[in-house]
Amino acid sequence: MNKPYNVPVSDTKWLNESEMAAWVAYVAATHLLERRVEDQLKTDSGLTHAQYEILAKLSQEPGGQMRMTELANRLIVSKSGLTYQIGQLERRGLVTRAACPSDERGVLAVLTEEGVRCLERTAPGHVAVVRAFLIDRLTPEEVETMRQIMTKATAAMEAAPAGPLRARPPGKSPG
Amino acid sequence: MNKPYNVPVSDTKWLNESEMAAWVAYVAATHLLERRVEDQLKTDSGLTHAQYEILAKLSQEPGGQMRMTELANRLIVSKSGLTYQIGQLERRGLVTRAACPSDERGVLAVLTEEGVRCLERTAPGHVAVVRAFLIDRLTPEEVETMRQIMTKATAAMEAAPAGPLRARPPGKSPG
DNA sequence: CTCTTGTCATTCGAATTTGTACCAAAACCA
DNA sequence: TGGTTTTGGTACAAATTCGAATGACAAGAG
Repeated sequence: MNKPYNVPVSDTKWLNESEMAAWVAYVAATHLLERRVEDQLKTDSGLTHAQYEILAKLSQEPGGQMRMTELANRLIVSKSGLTYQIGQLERRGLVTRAACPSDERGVLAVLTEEGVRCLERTAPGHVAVVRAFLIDRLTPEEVETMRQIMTKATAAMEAAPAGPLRARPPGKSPG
Repeated sequence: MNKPYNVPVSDTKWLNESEMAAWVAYVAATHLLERRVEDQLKTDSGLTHAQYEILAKLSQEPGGQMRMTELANRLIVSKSGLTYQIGQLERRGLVTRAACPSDERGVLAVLTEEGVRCLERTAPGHVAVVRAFLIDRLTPEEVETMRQIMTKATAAMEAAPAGPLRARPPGKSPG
């Protein structure tokens, strides 16, 4: 099937007005919110957002512990990055490293008592920021839609192989 | 008015299930998406997302130019961070610095011809990623809701003073 | 006009992140 | 069992980010 003469060379499907507005606002909001969260945590407890997320994730696990690689994957952070941050948290006594019983190579990051207290002390202020600038601005329906949107996006990315991106869904190549 | 005995000491309003799910999914999606975007841009054109955003913002301005501070504010990046990135882009010939006519101190970041071409070459792949993992997963209604959500959040944060955050809206202090 | 204060951009140092290289240990396989 | 391939975590170098300090210029008060 030949292409008619009057189709553009590039078949890029650009964003329409609504889509572009949504994307731009999303990027802006994300940067602003990250900054607010970072500020609050820093001044309120000396933690970075990355560190807070580590403590939070660990606190949800039975025994407050998790393998390094598993933790890195859940936080969507590089392994070396996690090694660094666990080191920082260990220095502050909020986390300890323990040997993994089932795997000689493995290392468990373990939340300490102090870590638990720090988290409990910090969480209210953190939640307050998330509420003040995001959640409390939305109707319950909007919150629910946001959950759906972000869940779908997350699922899409976790499904697709992370390497070189396949920009277009399976179909005949242009030519 | 005395507090009844059976209210908790901390009056933190925690996130309910839907709110928590929305927030967690948002954080995860944001990290994953940032990673995808970064990968695509890097392998596709050697740009970082930060650099792409600079080029994109400049391209929307008449003359493809903007003052440094103004640009930093719009991108929600520190001035020193922008100085660094403009340096990188200048090194690659995608941007030039020019003196500001109206203010001796001012510096204009100006998009070059090469910068325009680079942007035009890179944009399709970038849009493809945004579509593949976010926009195309959503109904038009969801896109619109996302726009509203993110616009409201952005407005809230741009309105509130950036310094030490006032965690709770005006009201009596706990005591 | 002069002084004081505020703004613009850069430089510098500190902190953080990522990818690659590496070693130890596990998993696999003939 | 002996050898090969993966996997888990860390060490290291490179890149990027921010905040504070700096120097030049602008703006306002007197």
